[in-house]
Amino acid sequence: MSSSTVIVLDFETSGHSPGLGDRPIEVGAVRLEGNRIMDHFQELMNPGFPIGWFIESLTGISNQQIAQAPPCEEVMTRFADWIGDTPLIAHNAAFDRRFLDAELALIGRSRDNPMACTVLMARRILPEAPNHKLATLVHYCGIPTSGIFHRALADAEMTGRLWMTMTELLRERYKLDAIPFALMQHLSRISRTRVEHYLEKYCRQRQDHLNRAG
DNA sequence: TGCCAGGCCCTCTTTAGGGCCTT
Repeated sequence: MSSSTVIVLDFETSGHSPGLGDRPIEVGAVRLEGNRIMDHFQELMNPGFPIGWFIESLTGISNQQIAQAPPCEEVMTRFADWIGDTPLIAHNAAFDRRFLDAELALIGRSRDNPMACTVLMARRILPEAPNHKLATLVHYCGIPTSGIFHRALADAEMTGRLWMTMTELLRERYKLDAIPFALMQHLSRISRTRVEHYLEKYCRQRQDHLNRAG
């Protein structure tokens, strides 16, 4: 597996808050290596209670489908094995991180994977976009879609393509040979007003390093 | 038909309030 490998994940859930008892009903994820999707993961799961009409309507996932799905614990065990310690990405990662960590705790596991957020990145790299919802950004960037939204694998794949689009934009804008995950993660942590200055400094240091190596 | 939560981020800010984003 290459050092540029990342996993982009998305949960469909019964609501907004694991703290109020909400749980995942589907997880979808794609494994990116460089600028290619190399693998994927998608499973429905049974949270142990019926979901509300709004979630059924939003996702198209029915209570009948959920009732036939394996329990969250079983799916999350497979998912934890699948992601390993690969760096993770999600759209509004704070949301998916809460559910991931809550479900991992329930199966006696924990997460060390670093995690980056495409909402935070898009606010910095695409500040001129009409808004930073996933569907808007995908349309704004001209990313082709299946037309499916609010299903875990489809949203994870769109988020992955958005991530690749933004890294490619930065790579071309700053004439870099690569955009490491750690750089994107750092950019999402600093103030928006400092992003351009930081990238210019990063480019100068990178060029100095190459000059010394050459 | 989302109003539930939580983190980020802006501003008419920092002794705060409110919009955005996720389901």
